[in-house]
Amino acid sequence: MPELPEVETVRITLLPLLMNKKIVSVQLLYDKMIVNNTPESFTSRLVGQTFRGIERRGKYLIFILSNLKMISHLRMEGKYYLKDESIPIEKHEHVIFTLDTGESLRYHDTRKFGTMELLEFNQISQTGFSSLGFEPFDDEFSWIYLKEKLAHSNRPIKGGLLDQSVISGLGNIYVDEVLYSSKIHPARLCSSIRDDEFKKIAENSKVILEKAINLGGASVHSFSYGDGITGRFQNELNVHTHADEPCNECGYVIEKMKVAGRTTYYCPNCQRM
DNA sequence: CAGGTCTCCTGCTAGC
DNA sequence: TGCTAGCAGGAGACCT
Repeated sequence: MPELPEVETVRITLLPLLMNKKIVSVQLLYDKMIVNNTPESFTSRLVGQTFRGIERRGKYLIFILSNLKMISHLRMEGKYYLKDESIPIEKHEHVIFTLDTGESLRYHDTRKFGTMELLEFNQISQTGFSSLGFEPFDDEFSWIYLKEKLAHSNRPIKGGLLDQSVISGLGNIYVDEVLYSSKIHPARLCSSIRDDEFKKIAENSKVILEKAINLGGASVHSFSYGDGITGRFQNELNVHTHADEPCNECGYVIEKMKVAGRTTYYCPNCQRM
């Protein structure tokens, strides 16, 4: 499942491949992934647009076009490939952007959970994109910001950190790793988190995401990159997917439990209630 | 408002 | 071997 580091890796990879290339036609093969627009309008407005940049906010990719922007969320398994337009369309390719170079940008998504939203430059998104909290790299982000957002919440801290309107970019993998590094049990209520613990969460979020970006993100479970790109951060994971293995810190066996509706990995010794 | 639960979708796995 | 039930999961809809 692509989280901030994986989406950033996609952005960096795709940018030089698409810059200044023009969309000459669009084939939409799965209508339900388009948000806040009809399929006909979505495809027709894109024709003639040129890629001028790609930005990222949290886990969202933002394709900057001539006079539109396209907000793309990969959810669990979304991938982009650049292929020669003559190559036959594969089973899970749902959107085909044919370019003026004879290539085509293909959006591939096995589970069809991804979304795309086309917006004017000054238009507000109808999705969670418009209510994203700061990401750990923002100047405005700090442990005090986190405390203000969470200290009065009775959710488990795991759920609080997964909430993109609180902190954007963390998903199931990285929340587990941040809480492990911060020595905080994932089921602890947000309201019980102390100042020194908020400090650790804020610091570790930044450090872990930075390290993951430098390693090209993590290729975990079903998510992998297209075009031969492989993330290496999965080798650095301490708890996520490591159930029944010894903790790197203390040797206790890593456990798995459901917290906030998500499969959660933690060390019962390092991360006490 | 806050928090919980269901839904979307498909491939994979456990169990018979 | 072949079948099915169950599971995974980000974000939005819906409910309490």
